[in-house]
Amino acid sequence: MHRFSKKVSMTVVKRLPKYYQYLTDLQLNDIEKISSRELASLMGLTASQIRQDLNSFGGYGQQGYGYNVGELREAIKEILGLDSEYNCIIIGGGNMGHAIANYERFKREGVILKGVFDVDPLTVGTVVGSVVVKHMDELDEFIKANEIDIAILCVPREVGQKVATQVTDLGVKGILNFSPLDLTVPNDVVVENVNITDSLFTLTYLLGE
Amino acid sequence: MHRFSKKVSMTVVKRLPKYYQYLTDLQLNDIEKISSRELASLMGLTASQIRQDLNSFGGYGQQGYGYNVGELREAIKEILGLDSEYNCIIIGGGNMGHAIANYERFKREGVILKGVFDVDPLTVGTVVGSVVVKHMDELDEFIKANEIDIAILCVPREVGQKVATQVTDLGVKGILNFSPLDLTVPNDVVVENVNITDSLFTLTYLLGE
DNA sequence: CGTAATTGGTACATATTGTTATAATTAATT
DNA sequence: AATTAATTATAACAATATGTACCAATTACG
Repeated sequence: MHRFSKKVSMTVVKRLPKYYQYLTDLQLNDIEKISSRELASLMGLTASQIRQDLNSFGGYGQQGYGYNVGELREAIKEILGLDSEYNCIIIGGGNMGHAIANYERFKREGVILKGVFDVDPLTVGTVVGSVVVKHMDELDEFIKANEIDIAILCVPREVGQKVATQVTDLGVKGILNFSPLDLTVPNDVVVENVNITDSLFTLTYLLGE
Repeated sequence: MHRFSKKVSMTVVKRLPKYYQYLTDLQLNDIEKISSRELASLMGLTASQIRQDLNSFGGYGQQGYGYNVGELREAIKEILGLDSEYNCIIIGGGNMGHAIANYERFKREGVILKGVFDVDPLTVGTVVGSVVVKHMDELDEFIKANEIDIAILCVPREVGQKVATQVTDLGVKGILNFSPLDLTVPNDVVVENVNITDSLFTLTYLLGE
């Protein structure tokens, strides 16, 4: 759990995964140190903003030197909660569920796929990612038995809210929501939406500008 | 092309697809009129903000009456550019490409899937969505011949920039980017990113708060 | 030890959002 | 037809949030 003196705004939080990505790349290229100015040029931000962003979590840089890539990456990894492991399930074994299940990156960062669920008899029993798809009837039992932290929703709009309510009732505290609707969940549950339709429409808007 | 007196901020633009979604739902439920107060309660915004948002594009409401759902929906549809049609291609016929290709919503809103491309010999020739997957070797010819407006990138990180450059060189002006990297494109090209890894990391961050 | 580089933090500027108030307009009621 | 209630459009303002500029303090390094 975080204990930062300053409260951090959502816009800053949304930049953290980007920092993490760039720092990971730098480390892979054996770059040991980087200045805010260099990182800014790389990421298309201002050096000032980067220093401000990073400093809201703590003084990871060294004056006159810059930032140690490895240390900063580890720090951000921890801030993002990626030093812990998470058990996750995918609900909806269609193409989108399939796609997510095969994201190697998830496992590499400690998000472990424990199960995939669907209602379609043709899908149940097939292998998706590393697991065999189970029927939704088994969901309640499974979540209780496996301490699931995150549910990834890839279900049709019509059943999205129902499924969200079901999993949060069972104690799931995080939802990555690919279903194109706004979910209503308890206060202690966090939802991150990936709304592909909205993204497409934003694109068509921008095309007309 | 838009001709609005006021310039509209990106935060407002990002809300437009939401308005469109809610208005579409209202219309499906045969609701003919709605006040800013009612819509605000539905969407979790303030009435004032809704009036301000909508008014930045024109006076679609009627004093003493509210907004006509059908008219407002049509207006937003046009603002979003969804009164035109767009030819699109998907690059990368893996699970993600598959998932997008089967989104019925895209076609319904005038975004027509013209082709799917991949390099994998096992994927080329299979049917994805409504089309047969072609080899990337045919991409250049195809884009020229079919006036492609939008390219949907579902390729691995390593080749994302290369493909983006290729399609923009051929005149594609919009990219919906599912590949987890930041693309560099010409000024007149618009990119909308859907970064699933970033979304997951935002979720793990929020879980630790 | 001196110089150049660089952060941390503060102050400032800009953008966004929310609130309040009011005139204009419409619908509903009597 | 007149009155009342509802509601938007618009402006002004306040409160936040976000981004930028600056500079003292610190460090690296020759």
